[in-house]
Amino acid sequence: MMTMLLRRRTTSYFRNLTTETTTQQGGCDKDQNFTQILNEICTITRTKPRWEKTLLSQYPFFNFSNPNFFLLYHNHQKNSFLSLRFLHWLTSHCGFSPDQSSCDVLFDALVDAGACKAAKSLLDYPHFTPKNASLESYIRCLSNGGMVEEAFDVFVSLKKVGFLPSVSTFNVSLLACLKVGRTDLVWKLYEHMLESGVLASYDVETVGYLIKAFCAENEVFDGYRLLRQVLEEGLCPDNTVFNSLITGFCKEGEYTRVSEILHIMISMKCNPSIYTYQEIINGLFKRKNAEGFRVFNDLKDRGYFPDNVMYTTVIKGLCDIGLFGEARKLWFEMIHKGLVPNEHTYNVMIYGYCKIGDFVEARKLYEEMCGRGYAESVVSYTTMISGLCLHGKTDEALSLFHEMSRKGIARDLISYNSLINGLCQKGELVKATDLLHELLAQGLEPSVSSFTPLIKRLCEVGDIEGAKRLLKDMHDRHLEPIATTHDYIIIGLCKEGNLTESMEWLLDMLSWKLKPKEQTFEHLIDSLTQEDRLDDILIVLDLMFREGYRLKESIIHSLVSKLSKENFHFPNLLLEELV
DNA sequence: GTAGGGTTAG
Repeated sequence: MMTMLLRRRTTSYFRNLTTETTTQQGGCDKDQNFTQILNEICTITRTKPRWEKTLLSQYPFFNFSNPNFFLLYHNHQKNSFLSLRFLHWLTSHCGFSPDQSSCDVLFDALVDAGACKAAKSLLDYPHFTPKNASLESYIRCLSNGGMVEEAFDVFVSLKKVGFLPSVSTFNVSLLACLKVGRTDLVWKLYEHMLESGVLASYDVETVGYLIKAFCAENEVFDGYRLLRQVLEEGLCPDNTVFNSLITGFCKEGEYTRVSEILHIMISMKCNPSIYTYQEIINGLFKRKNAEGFRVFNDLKDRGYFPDNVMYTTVIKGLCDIGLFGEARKLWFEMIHKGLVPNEHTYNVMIYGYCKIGDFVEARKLYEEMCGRGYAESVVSYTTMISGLCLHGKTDEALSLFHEMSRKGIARDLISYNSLINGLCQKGELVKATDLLHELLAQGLEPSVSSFTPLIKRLCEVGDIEGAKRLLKDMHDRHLEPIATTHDYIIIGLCKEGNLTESMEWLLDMLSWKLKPKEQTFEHLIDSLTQEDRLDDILIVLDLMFREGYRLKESIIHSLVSKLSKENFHFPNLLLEELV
């Protein structure tokens, strides 16, 4: 019954549209004929990839440009993307100009489908002015699609016509701006909110986004101040807002603030999640002390059940700070609690065993891991390779490296870099250089760490020219050497007796705002002393003091005896330093 | 959304 009614409704539209077609077709029933054509056109546009070429030739007398026909097509097709494509075709081939209602319907359908770019293309139609409510939905659509700049522009144009979107629409956009890192737009939008008067009082969601924007801009304390303000109003932001503040304060090493926030959370019954603690423990372990371990134990005492991820993080942290025994205890503890180690957990534990040089146990764990069905990977291999290198076992590391290619495990940049580093430390420069070439031949893009150990070693063995060649190679690849790489070159030049160039390099380094190591100054002063280059010594000493270094007593002695032998007049600056 | 391999120098 319903379908009958619908059909009747639809066919009544057709009556006006099909005169041309039906006169061509003679005695056919008009309505049926039109429905048939509509169906056929819909099918063709739905199924034929290049329907644009066939439509006009197949229906030469059909009146495509009637706006009602487009609406019928859209309703029948129920596919806003196809309708848009059809609309573009009608416009360019049939001189069709869509009316307001067609555009309205299609625009809303596209926005509902989340197709912000498609919806945007409709705005180019000259006579189309979307309804304000449609534009508000469009803002949400743009925001969800990450097109925050466009969304902002729509806010601005709505403001011009005096239409005020809801707080919730503003919030959707604020979140979107945060996600794409546009805190500048967060502030602009907020200003807009304030001016418009949309905020009758505090909106806790809005405030949460502002706090996150502060954190993203490393203005954590401002975020914290805002938090306190909103708490005084009796409102409490969600967990993620607290987490952002905690992450921010961890980054700044402000652990008293971190613990303040934790207390606030607990007092507001906004219980810190496992993620919150993860942030804290991670942050604490980066300080290379046992503070993170203490927080972890404290948590367990308070009845928290750490998950696999947290155990893995803490085990890794403990290995890093040299508390391997504690790491091992945790490994057994987690297994005892029924948590099954996964490849991440295995890997940190293997890393720990490698670090202390227990390769027998490392191997055992490795095999256990494989036995449990975890695939051997470039990560697990690299862990073992760098572990072996750490203990000078470069031959074994190399054989593992070859084993990888036999097993078809692709070697990546990090695996090459680990081995290059290990070989350089062992003094195996030729093999290390070969690896660099192999890395390049594989089509991998080298990183700073691919070059650093090689340059260091070349300087140590006195091949400054070779080191400079690699530096140039880095430069050509737009790779910025770390500061110490320059230290090696300067010391290398000293050892070569090339003191003038060494000093020049030192001056360059300072002009690049890089801090040379104390040792570098000492080497240079020592070499200059031996060559009796007193004026240069004074220059270098001055630079050294400016960097905040002081002279070691042994160097003072040799300097003083040298300078007095030369009957040298001590400048005040130097005297002050020496006394 | 969270966790695993290389990167200074000691």
